[in-house]
Amino acid sequence: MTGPLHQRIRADIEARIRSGEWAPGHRAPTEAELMEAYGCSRMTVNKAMIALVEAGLIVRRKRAGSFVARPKVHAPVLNIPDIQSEIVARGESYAFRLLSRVVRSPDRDSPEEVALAAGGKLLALDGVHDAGGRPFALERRLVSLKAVPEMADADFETHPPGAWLLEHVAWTEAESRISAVNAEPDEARLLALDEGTACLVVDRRTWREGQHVTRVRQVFPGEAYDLVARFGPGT
Amino acid sequence: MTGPLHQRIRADIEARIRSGEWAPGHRAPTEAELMEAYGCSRMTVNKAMIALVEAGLIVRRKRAGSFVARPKVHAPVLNIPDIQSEIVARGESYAFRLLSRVVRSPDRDSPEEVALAAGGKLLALDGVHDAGGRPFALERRLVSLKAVPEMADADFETHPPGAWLLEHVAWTEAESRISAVNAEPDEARLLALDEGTACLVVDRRTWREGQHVTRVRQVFPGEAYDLVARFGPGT
DNA sequence: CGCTTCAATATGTATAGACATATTTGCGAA
DNA sequence: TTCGCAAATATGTCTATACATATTGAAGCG
Repeated sequence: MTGPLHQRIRADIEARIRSGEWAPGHRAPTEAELMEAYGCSRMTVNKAMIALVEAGLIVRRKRAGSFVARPKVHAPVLNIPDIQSEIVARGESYAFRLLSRVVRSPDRDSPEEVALAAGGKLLALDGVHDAGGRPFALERRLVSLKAVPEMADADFETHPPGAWLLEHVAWTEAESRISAVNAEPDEARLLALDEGTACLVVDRRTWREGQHVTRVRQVFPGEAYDLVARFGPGT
Repeated sequence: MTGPLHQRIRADIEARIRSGEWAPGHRAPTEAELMEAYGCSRMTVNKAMIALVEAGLIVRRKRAGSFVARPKVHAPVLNIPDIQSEIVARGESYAFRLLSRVVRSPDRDSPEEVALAAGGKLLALDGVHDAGGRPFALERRLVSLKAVPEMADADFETHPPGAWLLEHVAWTEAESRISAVNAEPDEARLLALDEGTACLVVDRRTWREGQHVTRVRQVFPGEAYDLVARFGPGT
């Protein structure tokens, strides 16, 4: 292992934990002992230990010492790329077809819509993402014009609103719900599927600085699309 | 904002980025400027900047400076708790029913199984997770006895193999594929669903130190289960 | 015997200085 | 003008030291 010393120390300890040599609960050497072992200063071993804490491999308690953490249930990082990049990365042609575009007031019976609108109007966009000339995903989106007034003037005939938002509203927070549904008749028609075919649904709400920006429901044909989540070493 | 100075610096800069005051590509102050601004040492501002780099908010280039990063497409953290904890956390009763348990050689026609077995035998476990007395998930699992020989002697009549593995094989890496399928006749029967009902499928492969440990396919009724993924500030 | 107090310990935070390294910029020579 | 080299710059790493803080364990007291 080359590179900075703090990385080497980190890697050494991580290897011992991942191999099982140090089981969960095992007490790791103190910073003083590691200083001795590696012949370096305390700040250096501290940097390595802090990194291990952030990686969730170590928990530290003052006076008591540093211990191998009890592994958490998998909390993998899920890759939800935007659909356009995903398709282009596969080498297929991409197109977006806008089905409808409406500016309207929120439905008073829907607390969800009222909260999203935040006193303003909503932009409702429905469209289809095509991959290689075939429908790939159905998208139904609501945007708060209060949060993103510039969006009222943008053209989404052929450009997906997701990409526009990514470009113009940076650093958002989001919550996604993933579920499975049987395709409704109209959904099936738009996706060129049989009615009832299992579809993967991603329902995502996005905020910026606490303000609700957009809510989108994307429907994918179940067999055409896999979400992949990885959890492991690397980083 | 109280607490350590490096956290305060980090929070100040993060706020400017998240608010959009500093757009992607904007050049952040140099460490020297921040030292001046906060009246502290360089190590302290460095710690704050490093944290921002790890959070993906800042990219740094020597000689050039520190810049607000171009936001990545959402890479949310997906919570895939183990099923037992999930059900217990909801306040429902939990039970595991083993359907079958077989020790066998890998299918030579399946490169996947051959790789998992790594020259040894496979333990095949099928079972149902019940929540509140009703079937909640179907599980079909293969375990490499080469990787986990102790598992041959464990009792899974009523204890789920996932929990056993979590306890006995710490610090694994995993890859999960999430998709949607229409329930097969036998799956529908075991889950008490109509044939063809949309189900969420989590297909997970797990390694330890590069060695393949287990592969599991879990089938959830589409409407009974939502995976929730969050991405945002907090950490 | 049980409770409180106090000191020892290991981590948490911060400083000031030093040298290394990558990259840009500008100057000077071909 | 262009190529190449050197200086300036900002980050990357590391040291040695200092004091703060939480927790544990043991001593001391009722």
